[in-house]
Amino acid sequence: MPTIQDVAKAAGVSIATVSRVINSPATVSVDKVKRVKSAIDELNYYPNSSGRNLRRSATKTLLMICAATISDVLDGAYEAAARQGYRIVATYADRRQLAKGMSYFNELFMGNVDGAILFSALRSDENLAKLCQTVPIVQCSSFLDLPNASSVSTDEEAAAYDAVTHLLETGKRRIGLITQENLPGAEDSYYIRRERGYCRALADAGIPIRQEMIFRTPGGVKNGYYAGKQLLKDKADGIFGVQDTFAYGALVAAQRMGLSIPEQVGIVGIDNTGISQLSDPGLTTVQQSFYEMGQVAVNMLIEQIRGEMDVKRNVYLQHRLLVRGSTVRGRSDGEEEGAR
Amino acid sequence: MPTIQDVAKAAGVSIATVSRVINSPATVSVDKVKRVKSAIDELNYYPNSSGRNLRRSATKTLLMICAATISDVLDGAYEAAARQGYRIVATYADRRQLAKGMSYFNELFMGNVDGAILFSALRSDENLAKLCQTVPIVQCSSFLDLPNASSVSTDEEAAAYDAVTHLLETGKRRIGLITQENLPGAEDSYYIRRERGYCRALADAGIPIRQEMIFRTPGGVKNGYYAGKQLLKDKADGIFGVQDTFAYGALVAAQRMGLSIPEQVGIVGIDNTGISQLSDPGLTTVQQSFYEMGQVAVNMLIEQIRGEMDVKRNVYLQHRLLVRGSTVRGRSDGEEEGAR
DNA sequence: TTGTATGCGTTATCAC
DNA sequence: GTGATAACGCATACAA
Repeated sequence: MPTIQDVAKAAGVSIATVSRVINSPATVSVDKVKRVKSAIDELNYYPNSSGRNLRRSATKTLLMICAATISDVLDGAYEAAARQGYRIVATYADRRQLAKGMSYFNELFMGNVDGAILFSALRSDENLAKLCQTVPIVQCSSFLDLPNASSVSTDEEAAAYDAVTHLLETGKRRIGLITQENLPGAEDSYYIRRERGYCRALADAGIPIRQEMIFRTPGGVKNGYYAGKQLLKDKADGIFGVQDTFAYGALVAAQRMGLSIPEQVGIVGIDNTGISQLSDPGLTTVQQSFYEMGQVAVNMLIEQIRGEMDVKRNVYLQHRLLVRGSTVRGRSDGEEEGAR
Repeated sequence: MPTIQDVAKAAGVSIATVSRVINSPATVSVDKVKRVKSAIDELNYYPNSSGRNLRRSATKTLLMICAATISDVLDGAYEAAARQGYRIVATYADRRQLAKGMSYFNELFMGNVDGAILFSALRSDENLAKLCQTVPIVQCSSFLDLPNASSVSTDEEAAAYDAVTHLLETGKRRIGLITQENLPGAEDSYYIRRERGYCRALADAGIPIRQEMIFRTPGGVKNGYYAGKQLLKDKADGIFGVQDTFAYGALVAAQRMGLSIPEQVGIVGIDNTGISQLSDPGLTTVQQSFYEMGQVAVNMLIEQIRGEMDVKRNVYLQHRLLVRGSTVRGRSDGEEEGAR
């Protein structure tokens, strides 16, 4: 790879001049600019990032550590980062690496990025607190409540609350829950918060929570199908699934049992995944603001890098209930129903 | 951020000793190792990547430039990279950036990564040829035939050929094609290669290609539905969709028209996406070896970085026809049927 | 406007 | 076994 030295020699100038042509061309005479530029072109030269970052002690790079594939969030993050002259690189961390206590980050990226966004990449971990002292961090989606780490996420409990309340408003009273069976080490996972929302909605409506109406199962459409079948046999007139896949499975179960949707049974999912738009009738669901989540996370992170953010913030973004035919007859296009 | 200087001072040794403790502890006396290690711990020190990379002129980092979300490929790439002590960072390039001729890569990552994998991230581009001279590149999925750039991909034409041949083998003769309408600037896209496979399979079976049996449409399940309806009105007894979404839409259309599947109409998709497993009956489809694609790409790239690869290679991975109920009665679990 | 010289943090070579 | 020190490629303060 050619270096700034090679360019300087080829153009017959000093390396300082080459550097100026790259970073502040206005301060260099026109003919030298031209000579240097053609030398750069000739040699196919590009500044070495390590050298530049070392000298600048900044990388203009943000790291996104993901525990899941999250293209909407990434899209938003890219957009916001590009606007401020930052770039984003993403990496995926599996549970073992996360369990190693974010040393993952330290060993690999220290000094190579200006800050990091952690997407659903957290387990309770004392090392994280330490990490937050040394490098700007924003938590995304799920997060731990640490003194130094901001977060941006959806209020999962409120989202589930709204979903179940919608079922109640359509007159349902025996509302079943299909939820993820417990995963070890996930004390505060999304599905637990969604479960809390379900319980609170019933409680606020004065309806007792029956354990036999709560079905815990591994993930997937098929398990949703079996769970739904069971709940419907138990005379459920409404079902809330903590994932769209669960709700979709339950919807198929209701149809095969010959029940009319939404009259005999109303069904609500959450996340507005592709599957919720496939069914007929469409699946009522809750949409999170993922694109915006990426944007906000990046903006908060850059603020923090610039030292403009004094205190930590925990931001909750709006969610939207999308009402479709699985709860209201005729509503098959997911018109907006409410935001929070 | 603490530096090696800080550690040296804290431990009362030279920076050289600190470096040795990090990189070759065996050459340092035990008590100094202990002192240095505790200083490192104390200060929460991690080597700065820019400094290290600059000095080593290597980063042990591979870049993956993606034009789409491709978690299986990424998973395979991560696994293979980790095994050889490399890490992977991913970035997403939209069409505009790609059109800028990979200057994207140069401006952002030169000297920050040892090589790059381009996933479906290519358009015809003379700059790519230039880039391949200066940095190791492996193309993935779709690729251009360049003198210096290897590739790993699926033989899309053969995959489509096998899919259509399977329909022929089940006795179908009026086989319709649902394909993507032309996107400007995509001369050699996957759907065009799949279309070629469709035509070749019919030709080899001595069946003339009828333009009215080829339906071009924008993407999405709904468009597949409309296309399928049209083809079925035209008495198609088989349908091949260049995406699973098309085939799924066609399957729903056939069901709503009261046609029996697979007796009256057989349907095949491609890619084995989640949607192909949702339908009832299951959708016969073709599965690509995406995980392996990531692995092979990484291994080839590292070979190239090490200078062990003398000539460029174009590798094609096996694909598999998964036969489900949409073409053979009773086969709803996608048993393997053939590989290539 | 231009060139010289310094230092960013690290590893490795060389003496001791 | 250990410590100075040079060098990696670059941006910039300073001198000219």
